Amino acid sequence: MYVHALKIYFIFAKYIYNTLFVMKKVSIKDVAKRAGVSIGTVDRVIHNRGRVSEDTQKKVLKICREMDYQPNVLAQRLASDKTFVFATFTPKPKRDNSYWQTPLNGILKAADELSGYGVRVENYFFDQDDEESFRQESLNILLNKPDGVLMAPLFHREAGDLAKKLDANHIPYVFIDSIVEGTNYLSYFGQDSFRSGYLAGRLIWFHLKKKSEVIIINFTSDLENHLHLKNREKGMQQFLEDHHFRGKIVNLNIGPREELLLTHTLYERLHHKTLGLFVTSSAHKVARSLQKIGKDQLMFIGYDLTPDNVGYLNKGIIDVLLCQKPMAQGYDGILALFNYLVRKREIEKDHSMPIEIVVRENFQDYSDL
Amino acid sequence: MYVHALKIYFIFAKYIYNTLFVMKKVSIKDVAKRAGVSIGTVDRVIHNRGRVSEDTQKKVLKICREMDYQPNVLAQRLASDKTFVFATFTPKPKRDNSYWQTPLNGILKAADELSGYGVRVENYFFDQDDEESFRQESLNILLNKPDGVLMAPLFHREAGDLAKKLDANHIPYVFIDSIVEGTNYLSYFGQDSFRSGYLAGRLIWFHLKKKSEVIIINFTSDLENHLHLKNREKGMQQFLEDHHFRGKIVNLNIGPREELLLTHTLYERLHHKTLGLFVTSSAHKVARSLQKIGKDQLMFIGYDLTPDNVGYLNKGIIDVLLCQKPMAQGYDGILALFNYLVRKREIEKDHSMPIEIVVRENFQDYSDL
DNA sequence: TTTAAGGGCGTGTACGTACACGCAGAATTT
DNA sequence: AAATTCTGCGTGTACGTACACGCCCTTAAA
Repeated sequence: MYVHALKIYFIFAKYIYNTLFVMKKVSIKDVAKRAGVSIGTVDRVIHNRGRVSEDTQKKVLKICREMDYQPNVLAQRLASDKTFVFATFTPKPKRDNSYWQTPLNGILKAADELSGYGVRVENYFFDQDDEESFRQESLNILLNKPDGVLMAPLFHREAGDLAKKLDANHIPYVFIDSIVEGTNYLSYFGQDSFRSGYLAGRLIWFHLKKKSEVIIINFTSDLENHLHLKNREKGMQQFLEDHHFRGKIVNLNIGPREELLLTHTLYERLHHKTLGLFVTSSAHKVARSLQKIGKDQLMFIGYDLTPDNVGYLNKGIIDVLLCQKPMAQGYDGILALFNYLVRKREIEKDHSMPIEIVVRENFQDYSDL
Repeated sequence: MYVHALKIYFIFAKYIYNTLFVMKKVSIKDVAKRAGVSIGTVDRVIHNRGRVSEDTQKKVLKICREMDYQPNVLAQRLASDKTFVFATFTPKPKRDNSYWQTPLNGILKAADELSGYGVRVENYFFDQDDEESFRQESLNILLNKPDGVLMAPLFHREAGDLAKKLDANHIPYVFIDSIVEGTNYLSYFGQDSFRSGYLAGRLIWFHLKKKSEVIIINFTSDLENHLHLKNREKGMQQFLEDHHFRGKIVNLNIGPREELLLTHTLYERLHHKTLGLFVTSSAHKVARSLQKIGKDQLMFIGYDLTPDNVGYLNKGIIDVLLCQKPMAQGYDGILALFNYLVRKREIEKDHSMPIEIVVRENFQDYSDL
């Protein structure tokens, strides 16, 4: 009752004074005073550190609720000399495939922002062509006992093993890029591949005519992304089916060997009825070939704002690039750990990042995302 | 020299231990010790509160730089009982035009997040049809002497006056939505109307044929957005010109009176060659009419994710909505004030928000932006 | 010479929390 | 009955900063 009346009163007061009214935050001291105990006792109750009689405990908790006590994060971080350590585990960015530089940039940005709040971020890397390197570094991470982990679980089996060990150590972990099913992850920030393919369908649909042809290209050598790529393709096909596309859909699966003949293959396949081209990864490779052949009525949709891709977007070879905020995946992932561990906030579990549609006229907006 | 060596050492140490090495933050106390003075003196130097000899001042500053002293925000906020007060000044959201609810949501979100850091946000509103209400509330804002202001300067003259008075009181202010030229604003978060129109051109271009027709609709009653709307139209026209569009461009300026006859007008104007429709505001009104007439080969591009618009996007009447993150405008604006005033960080001046391309397949991603 | 007015500086307390310590009294063991 | 352990609690200090206060010493004014 009392609480309720109090809250109503505050709201009313706020209203009258146009939110000018200052609601002084209740501190642990206020709670102690009203409960007739010392600060230390309240602290013990709040942290469940025992050595408090049941009666007192109940009374203190009740008063905490009544007064709507909210711990002061600043003072908490200041008082506890504990530095929170977050480990990140992502593929080492390569020069020729700098995709993974972007999530890393987001991670570094978050690390910088949180450095003032007693948080340190340690970056661990693995080689995306080498599962053994994943296993190796997993051990290092566990040895250093971080308070939380953010990882891109490209190798699902190995990542699952790591997840289990983290669970055993009660270390929460966040996934970016993709999810390992059956794990007890804290939160996920990543892409919804099927939906992005479906969306690509919508875009290509603007351009298609009833009796035209669409080519879908899959690089089958891109094994670690295999599921993503397959789902993108499926999404596109589903859209065309849902919208009763009567033209032709050509699926090209390009293996490592076929890659050398890409220009030739394209040259043979393209004709005047080909109005759509959808490439589920490494669009720049296709763009390079296409540049030689020439491109006229074709609408070309690819993925990710890598420098190569953006170059071809600018030249008008690629028309649309889809991306799911790789930088934000890293940034938001770290912030989720912070909010959960440090600020003790609840975290939503699944975050499929917005699917960004990027054309030549707005790519600058995303150049640092 | 010393510093340099120290830094290198740290970097080296970090490298060796895989960033495990803990760099203890230097505090005011460390600086004091090394300078051979007391904490109080260092504090006076840092805050320019005088009563320090010139020699000491120089020495302390030098050592601050050498040791790379960074004040601890937590301790700062904790120690100073000062509550920072930010005022926001935006149009009161109406039921039939809830656009302004969105930036407000961003503001409220930021306010919530910062409430733990000794920041309070007061929301002031004006009636977007009534310049007098802007003037009135301006006075209230000034009376309450906030530490910083965020405003949407729909009435440029009145906003300019307010800006001048804020300057006189040394209160920094952030603009969202649009800029009042000639003012000394801290930062701007908003749209680039011309560029968004140009981008709309690109999208419609995917669909156009050489000899088709594009209709551009402007609601001239939307006075407070007049400049935005005009620039959007210009952007579209520029794109079509740059790409040698040979079809026809029809400009319809709909005043308050013509609005009643909208369905009729559209019915007369639309024919089988009309492939593009670009509406610079209030797309839902056009969509309502279009729904009655029926829509076939038409590509319809509008602005902003208002519930009305989204409804028509879902029905397939509107094909694309462009928006420039109204929620982020509010959120980022408040955070800019925080970073500038509380964390004393440098702020970038102009932030034209990313232009988001929203279709039926990704509108959920933006429903809370 | 005495008094006043400053300049230049150190000290102390406060902010809200965490946690070690220690002190009673009760409960248990010897 | 004495010694030990345990329970329940209060006290004190630390975290890094802000700021009021006051002390000493110089310089100027009376």
